[in-house]
Amino acid sequence: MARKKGKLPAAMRRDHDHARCIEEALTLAAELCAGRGARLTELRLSVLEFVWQSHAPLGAYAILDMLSAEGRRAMPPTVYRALDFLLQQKLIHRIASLNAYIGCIDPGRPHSGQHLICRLCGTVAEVDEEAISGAIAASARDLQFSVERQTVEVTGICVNCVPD
Amino acid sequence: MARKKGKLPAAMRRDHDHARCIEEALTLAAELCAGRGARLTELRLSVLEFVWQSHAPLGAYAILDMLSAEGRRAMPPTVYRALDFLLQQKLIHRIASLNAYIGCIDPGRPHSGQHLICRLCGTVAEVDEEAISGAIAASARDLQFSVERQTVEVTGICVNCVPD
DNA sequence: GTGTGTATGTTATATTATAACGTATCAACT
DNA sequence: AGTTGATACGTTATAATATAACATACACAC
Repeated sequence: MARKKGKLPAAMRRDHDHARCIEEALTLAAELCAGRGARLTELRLSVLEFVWQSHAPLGAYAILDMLSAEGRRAMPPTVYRALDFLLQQKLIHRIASLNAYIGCIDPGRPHSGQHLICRLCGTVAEVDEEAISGAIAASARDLQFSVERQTVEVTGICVNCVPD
Repeated sequence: MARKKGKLPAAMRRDHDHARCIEEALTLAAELCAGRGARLTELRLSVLEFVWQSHAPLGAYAILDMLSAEGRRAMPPTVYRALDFLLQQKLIHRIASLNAYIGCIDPGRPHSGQHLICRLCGTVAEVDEEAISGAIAASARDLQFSVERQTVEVTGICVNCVPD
């Protein structure tokens, strides 16, 4: 299912109801983990919630600061372990070009998402275009290369940040 | 110009003449820099040569060690500055998912390459498939997103490392 | 050969991430 | 409920990657 043409993803609509994004993401995460027998602990849930506080990716040390601000004593391994769990459960993605982490918009379905990163506002929109992943798969096939993971990070300026 | 179908890029042919890869890359780099009035100094050339010693990307601190081994006193900023220059001149690419650097196979032509990274042997093959970059451009257009840079890093197993 | 801009040297530190080991918590079973 | 085995978390230390800030050297134009 591709996003309907002409309709922007929530991340790129400044007027979207972000509280709903957060709520849906957390609810779905809880359901998925329960179904998989994975333990979405309080710590892991907190980290996921922090990551979802905006559509801009968050660094591990920013998360660490947020945990500290909440009064929780935390050190780097605590955060990285929580992030590893969330990555394994496909609840978040790592944005390699930023060394930062962002919520996955569709964790229930296996997919190889592509990320559009606005250089100005920091917003990252995840899309899943079969045309892109298919073109990559086809190219790899030509080279007899067996694909395990696709990282597609597109940097530029989003529609909200384009000068008029 | 797309690579002819069925023909693997040099990086993925273990029998290719790598001395020729190096020589061609260094010669072309010298020509391009001369044409642009950019100073390809001894240090920068050394770093480019190190990067080209194989088709696996090289980390900044590995380069630092190689410079030290050559007797040149070097500290991190020296290496990073040389890498920045080579990136600006588009003579190398940074592989974000590995924090490492690799020679660009076609620095003379503007392009947004895609990289296939073998998880086993570390080899990275650069391809430039219009089908991939075009699909990304089309998707971005839909979202009114102005693309400045495409990072496509595909991790998997190359043909030489696939178990028979 | 002098001056100006570019490149490099040098010291220090920031940022991101992991290793190793100890303690606490959970949940399954008796 | 108590025991046990596994998983999660706490803690200390350090590794790996990258940059800031300022000093010195070099190259080229005049």
